[in-house]
Order: sequence, then structure tokens, then C-alpha cells
Amino acid sequence: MDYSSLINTSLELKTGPVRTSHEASTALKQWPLAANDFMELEKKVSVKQQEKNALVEQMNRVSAENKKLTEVLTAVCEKYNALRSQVMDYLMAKNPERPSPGPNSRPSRKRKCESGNDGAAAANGSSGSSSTDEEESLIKRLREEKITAKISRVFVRTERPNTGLIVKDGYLWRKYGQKITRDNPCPRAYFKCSFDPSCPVKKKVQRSAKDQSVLVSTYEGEHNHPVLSQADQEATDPTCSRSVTSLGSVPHSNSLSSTGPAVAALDMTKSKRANEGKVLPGPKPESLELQRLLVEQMASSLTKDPAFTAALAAAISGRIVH
DNA sequence: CGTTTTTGACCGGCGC
DNA sequence: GCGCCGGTCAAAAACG
Repeated sequence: MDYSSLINTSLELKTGPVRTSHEASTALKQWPLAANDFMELEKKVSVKQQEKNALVEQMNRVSAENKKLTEVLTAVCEKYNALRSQVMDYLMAKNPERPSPGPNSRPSRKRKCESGNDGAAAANGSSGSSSTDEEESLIKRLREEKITAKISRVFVRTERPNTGLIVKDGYLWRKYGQKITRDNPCPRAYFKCSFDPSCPVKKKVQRSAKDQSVLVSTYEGEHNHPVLSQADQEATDPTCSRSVTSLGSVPHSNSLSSTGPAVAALDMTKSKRANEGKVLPGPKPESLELQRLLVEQMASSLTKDPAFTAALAAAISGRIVH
């Protein structure tokens, strides 16, 4: 990868034609004052060159590390998915009479899902818990996990607290409802994906009850089309690029978050030009899912790492200062 | 005039 | 069975 295209390391010092050493020495004899300047300049150039080399080297090292981590993460995810499907197959084979909910079946009533699926269901009432009961509850939990795996939650901090419930995530949404819920004085807005009428994805956006500058958007389902390009987003909403940068922390996300600008923004070692097409190439659903998972896990681990955030802050401030 | 947003009505599940 | 509540529908209004 050509990192010089990413960061302008050009020192813009060698602007004129190169002199021969003889010409230079003649010139030095003619203007002794200029000789000192030239020496000073030469010194500066060599120092800058060294800095540049060090930076490029560091960039290469970080990139290699990034690549290695991505590979490890991919391997772990693949193993986890394989294991989970094996467990599912095993349990299904043991209990073939139980009907499984279809892929399009919605989670049975959100109220139950949201109240937490943390094994409390496994411990519910039935006396004399046998091994079959345990398996049953495990199947239940696995099914719930499979369903809720398509639900993701994203937290977005907004700069202006009084703006509407708009979260720019790279997709086109049509609002179809708004409700005031019991546990939050702020209204909850309901959106459907309007980019493709057949797209099953829905989104709920509500301000956090604790911190009203934080928008909580909950996604249900997966898009069956690629994300809008930056140009398309700006065409539909000129403010979108700004809000992309305001994408805040992701304190909790129970599974796969949506792809989009956040994904593109994560791998900072990649060239921005990769996203400049009209529409991003639509990856296969499996790889898309894996990609989302990877991005989320990477983002989570990176944002939790104080060393990383400190280094990032230092790099950004250093870049601004220079 | 077509599209999007708003908003009250309606529906269905859940808990008592 | 009834009321509560979250989610959806659809007509009206607003907008470009």
C-alpha cells in the first residue's frame, strides 16, 4: 500500500533545479551568508527525512499488526460459528419433534426479549428439572440468540440536543410511526428502509432517558442491498457526512451492528479511495455478517483500550499541530 | 403532484 | 376478561 497517498509527507523543499556541487560551492563563495542558510536547510531536510522514514516504518508495522489481528479474529469467529451450529444440530437431532421458528418469524414479543434473556428463562418454575428440561431451555436460548442476532443497538451522541431523531447510518429510512413509551419521556420513532421496498430492515430511534444527547437506534433485520455511497448520502442529506464523524462510542451492542460509514472509518490504514465508487460492492451475506462482527469486536476492543485512545489522540493532535 | 412526515386509531401480546 | 403497552397502519398535512 502506498501510504504516501494517505498522508502528505511531502516536505516541499526541493522545488528548484538541482545544482551541481561545483556550482553550489561557487555560489557559496559568492554569498557567504547564503552558505549558512544552505547548511541549515540541509540539516533540516535530513531530519525531516528521518522522521518520514520512521513514520512510514511505524505505519507499516501497525498495518501488519492490524492484518494479523484481523486474521486471528476471523479464525476465532469461524470456529465459534462452526461450534454453535454443531451444538444446534446436535440438540435438534435429539429433539426433532419441536418445530423451529422460521427465519422470518419475529421475536415473540419484545417485552420479553428486552427484559433480559440471561438464563432466567432456564430457571423458570418447572419442578424436577431433568436433563431434557435443561436441553429445552438451552435450545430456547439458542433460538432466541439466533433471532436477536439480527437485532443490533447503536448509540450515537448528537451535538445539538434538540435536533430530530435522525441517525445517519448510510441507509435511506422512511418514518412510519412515533410513540411515547412508558420508560422514556422522549418519543420513539419507527423507521423502515426506503432504499428498497423489499428490504425487511426496521429501525427504532429514541433518545436515551439518562443522557438526552445520546440517540439509541435499534436495528432489526439485515439489509438486502448495499449501503448508500457517500455521494448518495450527501445528495439525500447534505449534513450526513458531518454526523458520520459524530458517531460516538458503542457501549453496548448485543450483536451485529449495521455496516456503513463506521465500517469504512474503522480501518484507518485503508485508502479512502476504496469507498469512492457509486455504490459499494455488495458482499455476500455471510461475509457481510462476518465483516460486521469483526468490525464490532475490533471497535469494542479498541475503544476499551486506553493506550489506543491515548495514542490516537496524540496522533491526531500531532497531525493538527503540524 | 409525488413523496415524506405526522399523528390518532387500531391490533395483538402480556400480565394481573 | 380486561387494561396496559409497544408496534403498525393509514389518512391528512407538509414539503419540495
